[in-house]
Amino acid sequence: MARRQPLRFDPIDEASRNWRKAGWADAAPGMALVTSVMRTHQILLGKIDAALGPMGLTFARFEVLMLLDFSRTGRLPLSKIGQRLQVHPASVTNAIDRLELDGLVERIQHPTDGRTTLAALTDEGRRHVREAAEALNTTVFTHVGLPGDQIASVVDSLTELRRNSDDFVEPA
Amino acid sequence: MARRQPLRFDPIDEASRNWRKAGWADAAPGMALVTSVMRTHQILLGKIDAALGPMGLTFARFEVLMLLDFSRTGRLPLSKIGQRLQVHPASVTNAIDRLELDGLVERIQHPTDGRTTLAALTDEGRRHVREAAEALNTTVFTHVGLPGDQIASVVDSLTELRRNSDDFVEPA
DNA sequence: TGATGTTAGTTGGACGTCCAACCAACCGGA
DNA sequence: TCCGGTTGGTTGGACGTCCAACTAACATCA
Repeated sequence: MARRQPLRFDPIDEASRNWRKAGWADAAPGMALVTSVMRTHQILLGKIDAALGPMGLTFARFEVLMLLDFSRTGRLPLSKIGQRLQVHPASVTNAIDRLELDGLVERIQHPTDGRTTLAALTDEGRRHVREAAEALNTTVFTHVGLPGDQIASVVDSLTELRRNSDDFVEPA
Repeated sequence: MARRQPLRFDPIDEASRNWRKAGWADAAPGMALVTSVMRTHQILLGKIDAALGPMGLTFARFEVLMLLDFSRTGRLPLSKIGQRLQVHPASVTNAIDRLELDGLVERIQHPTDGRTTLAALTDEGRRHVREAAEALNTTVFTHVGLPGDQIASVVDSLTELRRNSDDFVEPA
């Protein structure tokens, strides 16, 4: 069924040339950065979902499970999950709905605050997420397609970009 | 209505520590890279769609219009669009449907090949995309939140990552 | 010429994201 | 004490992505 074949040139490089040709040379680097991030996101997400798909997970749900697994008690308020993963409350509701349907997580009433709902990892969920993490580590994270020093450099730069975008603030 | 407030720490840095603590030190850098790209994608897409929203566009549709605008004749087969933007044929159909509804693009029969459909930029579409490009250039691309040298470095690294992921191949 | 295979595009469904609107519960000041 | 403002979560709608299935139309080869 004809795997989508690669281009014979770099589309982002081509776009940069077009941008300069249009007289937007000063915006070209930013455009290239944005487009690179978009495309890389797409590639990585594809690999990840391919790795998680067979075990019925997606990256979004994996992140939720991982967060719960790393938490002290294995349960967190939905609002906390949204803050940590930086996603909209509606996205959390959606993810928890599906995880709950699969029996990987349970919704529990908060003991004192009647507004908040806790998501609690089930035993099944804990087993599942560990397995998924191993799969991702071996099939994706350890071969990202970049030498270690470049990985560190990119992460550092993107961290600065995120900080400059008010993604987080240093702890004073 | 309480803009979502930033975290007081870097969640990716925290995730890296957790990864190492779990005994996955060798996968931690890759995990950090992937997560950084995901989050940066989300931030940038948010800024872009905020800039384009007022003029009724999204980044996906903007890219289609831009590609047509840069093309020699202002018209391209849908399949070509999908290849260039590296998206699924169904995504192209979707984008063209909406652009056509807004009168920015028209579907035209290919003169010789009865299978292919051409997307043709309308005058309105050409005006619109130029305006959108100016908006993006000034509000997003020229202030990406990173100094120029770092932008170039990140783009270079991501280009290599894409090449290593068969995103494109050098022209021999 | 006719069977077979490939390519182009559409459709429907599954998921993800976001926003706006809405309800319930908590909280703080008059 | 009670009223108004905040916070937590859900719901419905708009969009984007992908995949699988399906129809046309072109191409190839016996």
